[in-house]
Amino acid sequence: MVQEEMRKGPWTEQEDVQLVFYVKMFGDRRWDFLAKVSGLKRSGKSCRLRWVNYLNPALKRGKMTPQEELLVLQLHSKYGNRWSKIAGKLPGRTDNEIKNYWRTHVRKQAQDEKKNTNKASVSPSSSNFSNCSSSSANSPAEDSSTERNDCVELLQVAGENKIYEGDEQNMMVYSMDEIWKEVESTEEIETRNDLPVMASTTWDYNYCPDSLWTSTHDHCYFDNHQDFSFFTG
DNA sequence: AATGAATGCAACCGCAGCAGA
DNA sequence: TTCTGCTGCGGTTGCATTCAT
Repeated sequence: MVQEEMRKGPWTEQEDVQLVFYVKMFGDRRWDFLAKVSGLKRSGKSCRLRWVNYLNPALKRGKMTPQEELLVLQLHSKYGNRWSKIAGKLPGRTDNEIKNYWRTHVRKQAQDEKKNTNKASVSPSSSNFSNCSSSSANSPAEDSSTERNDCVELLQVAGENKIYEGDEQNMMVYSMDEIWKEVESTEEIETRNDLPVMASTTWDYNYCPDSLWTSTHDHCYFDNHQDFSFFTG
C-alpha cells in the first residue's frame, strides 16, 4: 500500500476552515477519523493539536493576566509539570500555552537571578519565604488529600500581585518578585539534587473553588456564541 | 538601517494509559 | 487475557517576531 504523504508544519487558513467544519460536524473525538474524512493530509494527532491549541473557540487569546500568572505559580507548586491539570484550572488556556509561559518566564527569571547574583554575592533567598518551601517534603504530585491540610490561609488580592499567607496574627505578604525568586531557587535545588520541584505547601490553592472552573479539556465546544465567519471571510 | 540575540509560540515526537475487539 | 489503535500528555524543536546594539 502506498502511504499517503502527511503534511507537516504550519497550518494554512484553508486547513483551519476545513478542520473547524468537520469538528463542528463530528465533534472533537475520533481524530483519526476526522483527519480522514476531512481530506486533510494531516494525522489525527496533528488535527487534535491544532484544535486544542488554536482553533477551539473556547480558547482565550492574548497575554496571561496577573491573576492567571499567580494561579499558574500556585498550581505548579501543587502539581508540578502536570500542565494539563494546571490548564484545567485556567479556562481558555491550554497546557501548551502554560507550558510555554512557564518555560519562558522561569528561564527569564533564572537569567535575571543570575545577573543579580553576579552583582551581589549575597543570596537573597534567606527569606522566610524559602523556609516554607524548603521545609516542605511534599512533591507536586503528592495526593491532594494532604494538600489542603495546611493550617494556613492563602489569599490573593486581585490585581495586586501579592500572596497573603498565614493567620491574622502572622500574616505574610509576598510579592510576585519574591514568588519568582522562590520558584527559581526551588528549581535550582531540583537541578542540584535531581529531585522533583518541591511544593511550597503554603501555596495551597484555595481562593478559587474548583466549581467555578470548567476544564478546557471537557467535552464542550461550539456554543451558540461562536462565530466562525471570520474563517471564511 | 542592518544584523545578531532574545523571546514567544506553534507544532512535532515519543511515550503511557485506556478502551474495545 | 492479550493485542491494537486511539487519545492525551509532557518534552523538545524550529520558525517568526521583537528587541538591542
